[in-house]
Amino acid sequence: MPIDGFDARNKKKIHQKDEYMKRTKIKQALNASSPVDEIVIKGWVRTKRDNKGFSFLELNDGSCLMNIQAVIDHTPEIVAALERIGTGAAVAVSGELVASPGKGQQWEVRGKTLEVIGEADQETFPLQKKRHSDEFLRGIAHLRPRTNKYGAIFRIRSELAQAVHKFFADKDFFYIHTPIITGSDCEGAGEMFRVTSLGAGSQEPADNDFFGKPSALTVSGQLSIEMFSLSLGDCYSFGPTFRAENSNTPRHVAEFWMIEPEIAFADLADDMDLGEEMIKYLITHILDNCAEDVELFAKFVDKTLMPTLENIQKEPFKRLPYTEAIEILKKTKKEFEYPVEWGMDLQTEHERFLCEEQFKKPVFVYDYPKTIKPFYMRMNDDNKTVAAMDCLVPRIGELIGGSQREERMDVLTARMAEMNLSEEEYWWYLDSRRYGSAPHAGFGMGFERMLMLVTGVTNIRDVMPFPRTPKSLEF
RNA sequence: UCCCCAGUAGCUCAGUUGGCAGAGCGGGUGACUGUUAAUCACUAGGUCCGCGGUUCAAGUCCGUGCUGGGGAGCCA
Repeated sequence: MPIDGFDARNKKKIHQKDEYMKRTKIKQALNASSPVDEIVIKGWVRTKRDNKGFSFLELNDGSCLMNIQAVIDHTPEIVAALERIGTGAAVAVSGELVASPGKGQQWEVRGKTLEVIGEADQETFPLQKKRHSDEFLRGIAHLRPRTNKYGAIFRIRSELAQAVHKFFADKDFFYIHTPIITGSDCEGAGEMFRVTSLGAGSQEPADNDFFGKPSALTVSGQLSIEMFSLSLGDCYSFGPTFRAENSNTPRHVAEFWMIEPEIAFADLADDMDLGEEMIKYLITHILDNCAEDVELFAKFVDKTLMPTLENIQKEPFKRLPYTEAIEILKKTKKEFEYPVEWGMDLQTEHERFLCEEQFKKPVFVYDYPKTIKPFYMRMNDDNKTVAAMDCLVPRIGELIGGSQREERMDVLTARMAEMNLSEEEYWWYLDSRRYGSAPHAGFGMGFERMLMLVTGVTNIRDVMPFPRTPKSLEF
């Protein structure tokens, strides 16, 4: 049977090859070095311009930002097809690729045949040949990737994800798939979405639920990745993360992707080195590999994008102990809504002042008071601060949050006791400190926030295919 | 969750002191032999977010709900 199945597939493939010419992606066609006698382009019509005797079609297939122009002479068949075609229709054009006599493009397709693959009713198709507001496009998230801007965002998003893996692979990190469903009730990074297989409104105890205990969607893979860092060495996880916080800001969503490296035999300085190197690498990679798409954002979305990115690329990041940050904030003439004093968490206005006005570049603030940080961060010798760090970036705010982890069993359990956490719940986490414990550190980077930084897009909902936010789950 | 702002044609928005619902773009029809968000002419298109109230009269004023945006908190 498996042999038959293989043969059947193989035959079908050959059959298809005989019958249809394979389509050429527009990106490839536009990069041609010489004319092509026979070419098939399949894509969506961006605009149709009719003249007496012939028409222009601009086609986009998503492979790149640019459209390809097809010129088609009118025949009765072509006119019949053209009448069914408007902005948004899916079509196939076959013909030859020739140097364009018109201005504005190097190549164009001189079309011989035109096939309507899918019509788009002009009365109801919502995308028009003009600029739409981001707010409007959020309401048609299923169609917005057909626009220039959103096509560019999602091509860059794909490339950025690949770059993350390449960065770590080149450094011999291992990619670990940490679980999405978790039983740790107290990962401590925010409100969690409950997972259950019991019926809606069920009063049954968690003992009767699928896992026999309460379960939820992960808010962080950190505790899991630590176990692998203390086994395979340098590791990272990169996957979806869920927060049930009722946050309504342009920087928060309920479902997002987080990159969480964890490095073994490493301290907080190593952790900051890694974060800085990674941010610089990702920016360089996108500038090198998505130049055309990035240019769109530099032109139309954020005029300061290129200088901002170049500045991040070449300037060493500022590293600032929390205590010094407080002194700077106290000394400055600028007035803040929230009064500044040692022991408080930095407010958005303080973070923005530090990276946008004081230093004008990314800033690592580190060694925060222990009272505002979770139990697993390593206690410093002053017994007042922990080895935590946040990387603050102009316009985005917190792009990275991380720490050196507390590897000393006695200090860790003392901290847990202080914070009323049960050792039993964390038995497996504590085992890593009980057996062969070693210094290690890591951080979480918001993938979408990185994407916002690279594109200049100011709302996180616009860099996600289908964003999940409070009261919004249409798509 | 709190504070502020907005909701009028498919889209972007104007609408004066409460007095007949408007523009540009898009759509449709026609013209044009190389266009570039083509151009030109003509044309259709409205639950003024929902509910309640004030008033002779409400898109406009008041109350309330919903949705969206900005800011804050939480954080990535």
